[in-house]
Amino acid sequence: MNDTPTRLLDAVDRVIADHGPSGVTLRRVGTEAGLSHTAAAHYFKDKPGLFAAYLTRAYNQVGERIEAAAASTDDSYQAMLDAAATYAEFAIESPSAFSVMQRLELTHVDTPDLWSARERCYFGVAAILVRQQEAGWAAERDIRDLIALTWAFVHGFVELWVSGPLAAPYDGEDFVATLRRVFDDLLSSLA
Amino acid sequence: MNDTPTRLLDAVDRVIADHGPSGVTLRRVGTEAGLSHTAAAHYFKDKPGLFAAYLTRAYNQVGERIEAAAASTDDSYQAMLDAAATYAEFAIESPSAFSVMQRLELTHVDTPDLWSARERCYFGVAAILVRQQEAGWAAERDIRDLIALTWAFVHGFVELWVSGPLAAPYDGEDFVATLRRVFDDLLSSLA
DNA sequence: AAGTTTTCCTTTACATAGTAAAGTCAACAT
DNA sequence: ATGTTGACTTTACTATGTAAAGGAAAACTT
Repeated sequence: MNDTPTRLLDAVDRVIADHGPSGVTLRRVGTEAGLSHTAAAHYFKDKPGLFAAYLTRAYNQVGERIEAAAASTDDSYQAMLDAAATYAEFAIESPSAFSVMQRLELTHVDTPDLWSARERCYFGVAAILVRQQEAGWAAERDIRDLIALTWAFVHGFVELWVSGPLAAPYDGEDFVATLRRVFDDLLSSLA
Repeated sequence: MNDTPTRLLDAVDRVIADHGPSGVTLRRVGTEAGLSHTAAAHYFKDKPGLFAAYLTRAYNQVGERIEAAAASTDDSYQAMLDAAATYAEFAIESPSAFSVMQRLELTHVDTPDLWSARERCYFGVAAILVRQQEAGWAAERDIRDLIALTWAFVHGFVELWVSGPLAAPYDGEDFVATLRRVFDDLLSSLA
């Protein structure tokens, strides 16, 4: 069996780690994987195709972790917090992948695999919220609003913390712990 | 006086509109501005420098609009909603600029002008929240948490709506109106 | 007024990047 | 033996970022 595509995607990880997201080059990826400078294009058609495959894998990893957070406890309120923490941890642990997630223009967005990997994350979050609401929490709210509120907040918090001035006022405080605390505040206000 | 830099930044706008953010080329920008293919590099040093200048202008525009929203009413609760709507409207009206805002890696992030333009937005938002809290709203909350909650939500909502599956469940509904409504829900839950 | 500097851009030159197209070469099928 | 497919590589071409030097005209100096 042929594991060359996987090796190429792993090479992308290393290239981003070494040269940043903009330093990703089909040629460099090929060389890093011990192949020719066109190998990546051969498998993924072109550069956006390579990024699409890379991102699909990343979204599936996030989706998997969200699902794991959901499955690990019966307390769906805790599951919400865990899912948020999971997302934040992913951003810290896999900055390469996370940085490319903010750059969908680099990819072929309409790739079905990529689309469904992103939906997997969406449905993972949605499932936890539905379960929590069925347990009586925030019963009068539109579930779409609950999803929008929580997801937008978590995503925005992580992105602004990593890239911007949001972190500064919390001088020195731990990122994941702060997110957990503020998100907990938000959730208890919504109930 | 020399307005060539401004003309170059305007050219960036048109190039993004015609060819997308990834279609921005120093050469194209030069040509679009009626100059040589190195003119943009001459004024802004290199491509990241060009983007930094472009982004600085964009952040200042947003900051200005936030400040205008704050100044237009004595009701600081309304000002919060207006500021959020303003941000969403900017994302819709200036998709070129908004799309580059998500891509700080393309720029020299450490440019002081860019940094202070971003802070201008931050302080604009913070000022409204401080005012509202001084009027007795959410008095027991940490102001930093209020800023984080509102800003992260608004930013995340806009970004996810524009780029992702958040819009789908609200099939056909108006973007700014939906944001306003959900944000209003959030704010009243926080009080 | 003549020379000098400065400002504002252009020309030239080159290394790197994406990518199309054709080639190689081994495994396999018929 | 003879295709045929799969898995890449080689070659070749065009676009792009960017360094370096040039040049023309305005501004300034004496």
